[in-house]
Amino acid sequence: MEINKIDDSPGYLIESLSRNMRRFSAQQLREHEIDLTLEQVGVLSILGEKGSMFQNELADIMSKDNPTLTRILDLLEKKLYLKRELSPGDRRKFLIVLTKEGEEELAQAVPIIQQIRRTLFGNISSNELNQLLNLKERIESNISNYSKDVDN
Amino acid sequence: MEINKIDDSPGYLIESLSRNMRRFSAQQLREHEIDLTLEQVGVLSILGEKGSMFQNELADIMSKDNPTLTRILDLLEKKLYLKRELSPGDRRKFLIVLTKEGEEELAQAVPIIQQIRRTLFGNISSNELNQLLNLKERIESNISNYSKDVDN
DNA sequence: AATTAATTGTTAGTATACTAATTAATAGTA
DNA sequence: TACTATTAATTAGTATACTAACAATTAATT
Repeated sequence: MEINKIDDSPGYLIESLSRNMRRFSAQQLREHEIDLTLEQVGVLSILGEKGSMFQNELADIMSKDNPTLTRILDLLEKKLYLKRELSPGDRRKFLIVLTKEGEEELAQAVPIIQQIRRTLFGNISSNELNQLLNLKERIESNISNYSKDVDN
Repeated sequence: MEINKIDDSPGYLIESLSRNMRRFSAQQLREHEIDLTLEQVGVLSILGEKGSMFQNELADIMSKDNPTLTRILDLLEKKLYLKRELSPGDRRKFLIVLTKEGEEELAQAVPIIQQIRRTLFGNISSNELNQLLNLKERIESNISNYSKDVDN
């Protein structure tokens, strides 16, 4: 197959890997009747560690922008898996609280997520994963250095 | 910063790297007044190599599903950067043809794309990129082997 | 030849990701 | 205090990615 000069780039490679993993993971969740998207699992599992968290902290940890997180939380709140509680100290903020129902749904999702991860990465060595992490950090510092250099 | 067990995974790592690169690339295109998304650049540049191509071939090369590609092509056709022509041999198919305007827009985008790629990957060795490609192929074969094993 | 399969592409609906604009509340400053 | 700036979150609008359902055409089978 002929390779295109523009599109055979590391960017497309990473993007398409990311999409393929997403598609597989979403299929697995669906086949196991977990009615959650990957992002929703992400939110619930982070909440599962701490029980509750401010919305802006959540956005930080997941590196989601505010509108995106707002909508993910809307859906999870509608499913009754979490509640937004006004923070008394700062009334701009919301405390996001995992409900009992959310905890139960999370408990069902966790083994599926672990199975997905074993399938995808079970034969990838921790050395390789460290190299991947290193690559990510270098690319991301290329981005931030560039932005600094042009005084943006 | 505390690390969450579920979300500090290779999947999230790759996904967030992919998103960060996308965001940077989209910003660069915008700052250089290129009125194209990354996907639109991808379509135009593939067409630029060959001049025209069947829609299903395009979907294959870009690994986009049909609805997604349909909508990307809709937008590019509305901008007059390409045309859909009925294939006389098989009337289910469309031949996607780059227009003169599309060629001109592509010519403006190419140097920006090359600059973006240099910024992101200029200091990444080809050895590292090969390792990344290898990692991608192994993860993707983990996916297809799994699907085979469960007779899906 | 007639029926069934598969292929190609579209439409509709939902979720995520982003920008831009807005609201509300808090912080900082003249 | 009053004015300005910043922060937190939402809303609106657009693009991509996916599923499901569909229409049209072609291929395969009986």
